[in-house]
Amino acid sequence: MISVRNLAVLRAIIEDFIATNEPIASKSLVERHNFGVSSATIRNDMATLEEEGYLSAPHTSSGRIPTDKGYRVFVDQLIQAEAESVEIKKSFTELTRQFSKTLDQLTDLDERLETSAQLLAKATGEAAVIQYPNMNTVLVRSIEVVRVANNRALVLLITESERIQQHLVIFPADVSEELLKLFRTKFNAVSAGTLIDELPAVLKSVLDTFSPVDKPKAQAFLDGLLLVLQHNRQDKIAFAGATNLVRHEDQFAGGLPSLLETLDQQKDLFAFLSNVESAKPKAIIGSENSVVELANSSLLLSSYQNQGDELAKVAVVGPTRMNYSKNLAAVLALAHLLSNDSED
Amino acid sequence: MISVRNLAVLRAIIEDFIATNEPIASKSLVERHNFGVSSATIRNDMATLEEEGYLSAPHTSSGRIPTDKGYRVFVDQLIQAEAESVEIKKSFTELTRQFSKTLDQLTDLDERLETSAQLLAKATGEAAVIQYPNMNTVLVRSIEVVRVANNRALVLLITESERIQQHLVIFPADVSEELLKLFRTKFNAVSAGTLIDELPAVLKSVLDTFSPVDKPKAQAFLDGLLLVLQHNRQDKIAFAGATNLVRHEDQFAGGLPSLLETLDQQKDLFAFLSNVESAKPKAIIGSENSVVELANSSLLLSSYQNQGDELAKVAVVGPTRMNYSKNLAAVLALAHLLSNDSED
DNA sequence: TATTGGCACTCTAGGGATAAGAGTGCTAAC
DNA sequence: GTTAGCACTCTTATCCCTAGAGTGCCAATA
Repeated sequence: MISVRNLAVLRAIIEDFIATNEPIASKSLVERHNFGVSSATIRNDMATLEEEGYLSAPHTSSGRIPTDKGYRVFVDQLIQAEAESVEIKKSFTELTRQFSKTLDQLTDLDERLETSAQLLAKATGEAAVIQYPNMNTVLVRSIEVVRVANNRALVLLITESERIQQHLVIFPADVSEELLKLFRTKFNAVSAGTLIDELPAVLKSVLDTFSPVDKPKAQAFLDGLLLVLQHNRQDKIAFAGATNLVRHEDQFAGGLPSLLETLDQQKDLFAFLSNVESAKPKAIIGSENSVVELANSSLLLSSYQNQGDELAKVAVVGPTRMNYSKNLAAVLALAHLLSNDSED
Repeated sequence: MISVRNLAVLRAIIEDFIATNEPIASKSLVERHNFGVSSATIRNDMATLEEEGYLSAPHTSSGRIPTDKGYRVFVDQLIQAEAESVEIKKSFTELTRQFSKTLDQLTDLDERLETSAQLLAKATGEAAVIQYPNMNTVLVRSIEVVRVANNRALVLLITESERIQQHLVIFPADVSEELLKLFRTKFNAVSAGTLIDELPAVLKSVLDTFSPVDKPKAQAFLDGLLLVLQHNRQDKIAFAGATNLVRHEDQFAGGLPSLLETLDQQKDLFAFLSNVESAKPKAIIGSENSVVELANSSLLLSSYQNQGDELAKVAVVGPTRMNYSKNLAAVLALAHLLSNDSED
């Protein structure tokens, strides 16, 4: 049976191990923590914890290191106590302040998320992944056109969540300012207020209302809009902090290159993040991970909601022995900021 | 004195060393290449080359490896012969074909350069850096506005080189469609045809022509435009392929982390690239590099010109023993594609 | 004069062997 | 339940040794 002190010992071992990256010996434990018992007693506790699978020993006569199962109970406690923990709360507010100082100035989504990933990577000292919010269930507010040259125009799609995406359309022949206006009016008429998901079908219906002369141009216009939509559908992520992973390379037994490659495979990663259902913060520790390359890493993630868009994920990727407490605060702070668009 | 065969030997050693990453022995050289002389003769050549500083030996009784000076003459030959080399030419056309397949579909500059960096990284197996073209000396074509909400509008700046940059402006109060049109007309009147460099001064002159009621809004509009300009002035680069550097980590004696950090310091890198004056392809090998962290790496770079914009650089970063021949072809192919905007 | 075979010499990489030290597990006493 | 004490285990560092790869040089050769 696991006693209260057993858990305290486990916690202490994990903390020390995260700090030192060395197997933890019973003697050094009693030196660093006030258990009020001798190292022999601690050794007994360690034996119990090892029997239950929370600890393992690199070899018979060495200190103990946490197993994935050990981290699990540690992190569960952490997430459970998150709301009350003074330490996390303090770190959370401090990081929120710090992040918002940079983020508040950024309105462009790309820039915002890219910068967010960099901030998170810097704050945690690990790699950061941020999923772009999917806007399939968002309503279209309007379609706009800006003429760039005689045969080129920028087509913009603006959603109710005020995300703006654009594409430069090159027409097969010159188009007049008036024709562009007509495009704008006609396509806007059918699309304003519809779901992004339904937009392609709706847009196509307009095509036949144009004269044979204008139709190829309208087609080009339509293609531009469809490209914008396709672009949105692409599973995109913002990633930063690869450098940090290199710094503690030794921790990734499976080989850092394959890990980095996996992280480069944006689509897979996106799918993986999407499959994590909960909106609450969550940790995926080492072997719990279904992706083989991540078996020596942990993911710490939370969700955010960019205005009217669907839920998307913010995550930190690092070695299993990452600083969960610090990183949890950072992930929560960033998710919070990305959710509350401050300029409302 | 350096004989013709001396140079052939140097070349062979460099090629073998690039391929194997092992010190090259005289015996293995005569086995792999047809010099028509014995290994003892090659040993004499190697001794000469070492005396002249083109080779060095890790220790007395080991094979030879090229010095930076050795690479230098090798690469100089390569660049000189670039136009005639069948090998490079073939690789060049093949890569051009391959790159353009992906790039031709991309009109957005960000996307284009980001993808270019990825393509280059993949083709070379090294890291790739692409400098954003600076548009300070480009003329303004027009300023456009798109209304997004009652108090928000997207401000767009379009240059004669058809680069489009935008910023979302949030007004202190609601603005009518008419007022936005007025902004557009007035600011356009003074700025169309001026140099980007001169734009800030020119724009400010318009501000006083607005009524006290509209002035704060005009100020917000102006601030948005200035932000666009500032954004352009930012020394930005596209970077890809950090993963590749990790794969041959052992080659970076100075430590990979510090190298990656240097590459992360975008501004420094930008300044560094800008200081390289020539428009021709150029290699900077190991210790020739003024940046300490790059002392164990080589840069292979060329220039491109995005339509009317100023010259910018394309570069590959890798270990000194990178495959210069292959990588040169790739850099040239990409620079070529980025220069000839295909949709003219 | 350039090339070559031959051989001594140098240096590295790898494989025991050994010793020191860190840490546990267990037992017997409290 | 806790503890001191001690035997036992395993790692790590160091030293030593050997095999082998490769050179440098010399004397012979064309």
